[in-house]
Amino acid sequence: MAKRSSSSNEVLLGLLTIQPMSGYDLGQTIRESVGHFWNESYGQIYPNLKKLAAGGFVTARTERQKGKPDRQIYSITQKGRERLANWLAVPPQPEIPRNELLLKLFFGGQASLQVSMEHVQRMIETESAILRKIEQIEKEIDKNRQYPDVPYWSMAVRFGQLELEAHLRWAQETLTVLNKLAKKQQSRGTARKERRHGGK
Amino acid sequence: MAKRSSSSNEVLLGLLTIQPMSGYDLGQTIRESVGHFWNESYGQIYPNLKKLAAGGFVTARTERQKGKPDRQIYSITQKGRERLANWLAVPPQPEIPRNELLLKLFFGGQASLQVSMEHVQRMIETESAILRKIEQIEKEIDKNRQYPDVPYWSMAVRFGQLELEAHLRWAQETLTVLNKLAKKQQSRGTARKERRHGGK
DNA sequence: GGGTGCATGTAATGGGTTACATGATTCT
DNA sequence: AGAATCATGTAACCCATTACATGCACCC
Repeated sequence: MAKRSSSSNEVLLGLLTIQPMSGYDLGQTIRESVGHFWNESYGQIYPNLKKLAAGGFVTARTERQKGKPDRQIYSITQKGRERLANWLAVPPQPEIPRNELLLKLFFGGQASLQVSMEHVQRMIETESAILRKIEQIEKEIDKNRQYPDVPYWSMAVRFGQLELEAHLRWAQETLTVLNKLAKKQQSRGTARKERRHGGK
Repeated sequence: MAKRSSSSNEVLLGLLTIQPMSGYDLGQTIRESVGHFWNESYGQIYPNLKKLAAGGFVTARTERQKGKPDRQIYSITQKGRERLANWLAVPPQPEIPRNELLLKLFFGGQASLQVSMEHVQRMIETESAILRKIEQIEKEIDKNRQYPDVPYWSMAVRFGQLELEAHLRWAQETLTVLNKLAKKQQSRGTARKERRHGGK
């Protein structure tokens, strides 16, 4: 069984080393910091926080607010830090990739060239947007230079940059190839038509 | 509900357009062709083939073998091709990334520099191996130039190449940064020691 | 008046891996 | 003799997302 024992709990512990936070805060922080290489849904965050609290890895304190609902503020404990350190020392599992775009492109021969080109085009747009967002994050990190973990955050950002740039280079290259295929198909099409209709 | 309606069925359909195959063959083929961007386990392949057969997207024919167990050979039907084409036309869903290495590096401040460096080092080794395998696949594709889908396969391979190269560049760069951090930490360590012991 | 943000939580649902079961053959 | 490959299949389990539920405040 064992399986992945997935890192969902450890992201929470890790972020709580920066400062105590509520489940809601954690959700926000995940999206804004590690969002481009790690996601968690609230349906995962809230139950996991309860489990972590039950195990003594975090402690909860209720903060009452006027108007808004109460907040549960979680802090990491010594035991939690130890668990985090243990997890950090374990070599990361090799990723099981699932890239739907590549899959659709791989079977591109079963669709029209138009379809494949649109997919790549759309990819360029979404990934460019992410790249811009990451560069935004980079600036944000630079502003908060007081935190000692900044070098590590920068490494993660840098990864995103280099990877996305590679993706975009590939996408441009691929569009060129698809265009050439389209021209070939077109010329074959007219050639056939000309033959059928007795040429010009 | 709807959810991802995941592409597990469509990979099977897609590969069956190349030629009729058994569930076992499909497993092999997936690993050897789309393996670096798409995975399927047998626990997924066999039940899905049955469902596809029940829906009329593929047909099964039993092939008896001496010594070895019977093989169920599946062929794609016209209905299956239509389903594949429909799926191909749908814009691929943006990936929900989960990169455990990056996560561990992001929280690197909670562990020793040694740990982070080992993770990156190990990544260089595994990704280099994958890169070599992909270059092998490239040659394999070049040999089978008779298939009309070769250009599409090449695009997928090229993606893997560019991405992995970017990863490796990042890893080298990151090792350098980690080394510098280690030196800084060391000099601070000796400085403190010298102060404590009255300096030289 | 209606949408969005704050804030927490549970239930349903589904996707997917791992482990188990079976059994003959071939390679080392 | 034992491991690996061929070959198919099922059951257990778990991870995770989505949907639903609730309710106040603030802004347009």
